[in-house]
Amino acid sequence: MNKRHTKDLLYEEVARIGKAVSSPKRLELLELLAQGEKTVDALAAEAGIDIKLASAHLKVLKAARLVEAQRDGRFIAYRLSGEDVSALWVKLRTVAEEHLVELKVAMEQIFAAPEKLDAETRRSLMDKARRGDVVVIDVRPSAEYANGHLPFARSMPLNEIRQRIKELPADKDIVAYCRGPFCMMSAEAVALLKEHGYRAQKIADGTAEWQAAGLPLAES
Amino acid sequence: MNKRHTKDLLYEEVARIGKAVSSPKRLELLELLAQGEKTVDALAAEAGIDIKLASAHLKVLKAARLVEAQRDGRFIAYRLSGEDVSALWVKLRTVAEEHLVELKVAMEQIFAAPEKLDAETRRSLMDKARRGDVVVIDVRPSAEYANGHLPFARSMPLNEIRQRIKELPADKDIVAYCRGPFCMMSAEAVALLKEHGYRAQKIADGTAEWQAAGLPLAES
DNA sequence: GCATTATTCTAATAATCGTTGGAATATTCG
DNA sequence: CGAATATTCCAACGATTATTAGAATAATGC
Repeated sequence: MNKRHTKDLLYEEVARIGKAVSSPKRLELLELLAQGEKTVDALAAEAGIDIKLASAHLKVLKAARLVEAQRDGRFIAYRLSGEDVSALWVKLRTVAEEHLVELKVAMEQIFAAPEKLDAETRRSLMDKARRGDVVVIDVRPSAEYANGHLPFARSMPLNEIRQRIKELPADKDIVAYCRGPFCMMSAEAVALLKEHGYRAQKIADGTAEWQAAGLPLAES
Repeated sequence: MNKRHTKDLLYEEVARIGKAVSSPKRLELLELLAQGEKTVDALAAEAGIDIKLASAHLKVLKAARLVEAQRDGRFIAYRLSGEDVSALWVKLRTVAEEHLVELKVAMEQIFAAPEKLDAETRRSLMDKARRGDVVVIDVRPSAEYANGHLPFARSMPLNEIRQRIKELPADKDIVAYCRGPFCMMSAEAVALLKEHGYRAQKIADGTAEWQAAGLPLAES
């Protein structure tokens, strides 16, 4: 019946989510999981941390119900427990980009040109891709592409580009994307393509950003 | 040039926002500030904590650039540093409501009927309010109403309802709202109105939820 | 059933955080 | 200028948290 006490309980529950997203490593894990289901092993490797530590962080995320685990034979696969979780990650990152000058500066130094998209740009990119005026390539590992990708995008994983570069039309603009604004794969892909004489550019969006903007993904 | 290191920096910056929202008290302060500018003093009183503690928490929020402070004579007023901050609060709370069973249960116990609104319901409520079929009342303190409120809503602060109850039409449905789903003022208002024979109900939305749903607020 | 591999659990340490009390600062009012 | 008020700074305590190492669990393949 104590009003103060019940209120405290409510905010404490929400703070469980806040605590879960208060660690850089956990945020990185969330972003990786936004690309699709992954094993502890794969997550630890990609995040550059010990498996034990990854497991501990995943446990925290699981306690906050942001991720779910499922045993699949010898491995345990983790996945986000809903689309809203990846939307939360996008929101957090967007607020950080908007308000933290340090982050803005860091990103400008790393990625020469910021390639933020607005609703209009996203739509027109899709139109051009549909008509075949540009070729949109998804440079993430193919399993992530299979889990969901931008409409009209074709899979061209970063580590296969060198071998498969001939598959790309030399007379069209190429637009590369990867896991999101923090991911460096699309920038590397663009550099590689330009070296070979292609007209290429990257966009900051990954599938999570695309979806958070209310646009549909394609599967298979 | 070390890829791992630069990535760590980026996630660390976002985690600054995460850390800022990892404390229940800070979340409560954010929700209060979403209702408009307030002094340390007022914030501490409403959140039920010591002024010193409130000041310390505000300092953390300020370091994360989620709030701004401005001296106004003898007082220092704090406010959110952008609309996206209150949208972040709404998103965090929404994810918590969606995934944390404990929170769902707690809210069902406190607020008998959940009054979640969808886009359709919000629109139709506005239509009815515009036509005068229902009377929407904002039961927050009048300063918060002045800072922004639902369109067609009139101000009727909880602690003035008893005196001013005659101002309300007895033959129309009354819809009360307050600061959001965690706020108990609208529930109290409804109880009071029903006691006096009015047909009244509450909605969970506050201005932050309304705005986060992409709908406009009214000012003055 | 035994060795192997993937993952989690336990324990321990150092670092960080929330909270409180007391002193210090800044502004207004007389 | 001096008193009063609002707010912050500083120091200190106990409570969490991140991280690492080592032991334990669970499923697989021979």
